[in-house]
Amino acid sequence: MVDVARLANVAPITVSRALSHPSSVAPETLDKIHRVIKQLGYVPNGPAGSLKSQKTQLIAAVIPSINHLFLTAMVQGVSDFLSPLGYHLMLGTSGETLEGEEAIVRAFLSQRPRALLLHNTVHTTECVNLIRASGIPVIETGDLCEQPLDTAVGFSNFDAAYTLTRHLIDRGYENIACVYARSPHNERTQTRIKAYRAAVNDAGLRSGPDLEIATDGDVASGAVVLRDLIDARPQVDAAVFFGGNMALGAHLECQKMRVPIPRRIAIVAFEDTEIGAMLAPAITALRIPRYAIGREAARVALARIGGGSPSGHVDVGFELCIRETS
Amino acid sequence: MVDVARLANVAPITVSRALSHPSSVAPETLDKIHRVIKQLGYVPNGPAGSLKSQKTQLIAAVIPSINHLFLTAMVQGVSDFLSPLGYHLMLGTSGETLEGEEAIVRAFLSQRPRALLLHNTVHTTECVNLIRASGIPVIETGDLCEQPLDTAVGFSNFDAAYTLTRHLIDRGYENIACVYARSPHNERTQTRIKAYRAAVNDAGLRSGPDLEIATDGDVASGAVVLRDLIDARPQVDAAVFFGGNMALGAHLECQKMRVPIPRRIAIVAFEDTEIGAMLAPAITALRIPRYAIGREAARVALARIGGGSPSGHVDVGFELCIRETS
DNA sequence: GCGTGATATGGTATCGATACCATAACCAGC
DNA sequence: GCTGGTTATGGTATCGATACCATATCACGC
Repeated sequence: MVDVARLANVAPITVSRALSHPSSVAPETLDKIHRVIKQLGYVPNGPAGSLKSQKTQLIAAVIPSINHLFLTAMVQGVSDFLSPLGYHLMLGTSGETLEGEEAIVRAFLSQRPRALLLHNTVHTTECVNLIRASGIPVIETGDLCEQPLDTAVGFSNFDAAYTLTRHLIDRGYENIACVYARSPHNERTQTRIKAYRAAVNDAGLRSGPDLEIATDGDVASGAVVLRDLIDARPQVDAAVFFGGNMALGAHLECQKMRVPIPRRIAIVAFEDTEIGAMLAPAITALRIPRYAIGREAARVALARIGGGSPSGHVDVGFELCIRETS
Repeated sequence: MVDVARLANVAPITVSRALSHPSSVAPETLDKIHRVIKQLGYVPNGPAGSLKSQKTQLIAAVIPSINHLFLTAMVQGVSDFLSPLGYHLMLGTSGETLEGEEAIVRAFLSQRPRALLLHNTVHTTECVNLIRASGIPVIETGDLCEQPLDTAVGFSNFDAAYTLTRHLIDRGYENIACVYARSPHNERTQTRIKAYRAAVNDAGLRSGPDLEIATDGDVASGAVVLRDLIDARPQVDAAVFFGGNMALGAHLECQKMRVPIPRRIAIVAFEDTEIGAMLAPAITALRIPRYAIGREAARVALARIGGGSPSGHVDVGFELCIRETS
């Protein structure tokens, strides 16, 4: 930067201003500086600036896994919102464990991000302490929990799962199973199961452990589960899948076994997928504005950085797409 | 850090060493320092350390889009490899344009990442200059190109597309169309199309613009294209889809139209998908070790940081999964 | 007993940008 | 013509950690 300043016949501070607060520099000076910058191929040293100003351009996001459609759509929303504003996304995964989250949060905080995005609402106390002590805004996107650390952005998993189950009840199904991906630390899944139970019990229908099936979250598992339901639990006439891939697997298995949907068994999915909507019969599913969650989370984060106060909840809602499998 | 040093009765530099080079500090001193760190809740200031040492813990990755199975699997591989070693992933998207790439690369370089991962092998000259001037290793993952800037990790798009097309030829298909996602700046797609043409021409079969169909990359487009092929180009007896989702859409449309696969038309996909493998008939597809590409890219990047020399090419290969649609 | 080398620790300068305060230049208005 | 306010620019100290070199301590061998 001193080289740029020398060649442009200005003080280093003016170069700094030209890059950070261009409006406070005279147009012709600005022009001259930019020419020299281009000529020298000067690239500012972020860490140096961050040290003095105590401000980085980093936004940290911790998600359970990168390899999931829901999460990547959300991250895309975050990225699209941040980039044009000069912020950079630092992305890490917790592996869906609280310890993993704490480790990555600790590591990230040492980079002094301006805000933290967590796709999770349950944290170790140590993790909460770290975050609190850092003083940066935290946006939680997993669920609209009761007591967000700062601000929660997303939808209510309880309401969504309740709505989905209630839809089956309204259609007259009476033996409704729920299928979820095994994942001990996933509070969101637990919330969905609770909502399923509440809906079933509120309607006076039977719930029970034999109707709650844990499996892996992939397509193949969905197929296995469905076959098992048909073979071993013939009274089940509908199933709620808390995962789009499992529902797809179940659907394909039905076709293979020539089990008519929804006559023999109804299928609904928590996550809408492009394929699910195109299959015959098309899968009834919840459409969740995943991209919008990311975008809003980023928007709220920047608002908080800019001095706004915590918003509590930002509910992006969800939509039940009733199709042909229910 | 000075507070920690004071409370532990050591000099700041010793605290620094305790965190960065623990082996050079006496065990009991280390212990004492760690206790004080925990007690104070001290979190190191990354930017400050980076300024003096001229070394960050950041690895920058630029991908066309976050919302794509291939890319996210790769990024997961990168992340899984980097995190345990104390490096952080800075992720950005180019939007599949060269200008977008240049912009994000410029922004990222100012953060002084230790290495740069680009899922692309064609760059603006300005972008190349920036990278060269930065002096950091660059790993290109899009394609095993002729002249990588530094090191290329991945597979040969040409060989893969040639193999896929050749497979159809070997099976006796004679009017082979190719379907690709419209994306003007995507060199990888162009390479695949060239390979398709080469395979077709090498076999003495006809190629031509009417057999090369540009569309969007999603499931719905695949369906539209297939319907169009059946209706308007009845002589076409096989189609290569350069995208897994398009192949899925085509497959579903065939079922809907009761077009027998592969008797009336064969379908092969460049990308293998879990669904495609489970459909009946199961889709013949290329299996590409996406996760391994990310992991290897990260491995090579760190090796280069550690002083290793450019490896030129790291070929992770691909595998043709012959199933029932060809 | 004393030199030698290994190990552990400290003092000081410094990385490159920016905050803070100062100053210079200029213009409007009475 | 001078004051007061606005705009543009500069000097200096400083952010928090680490590199470099120096020094202290100790074990060991002859």
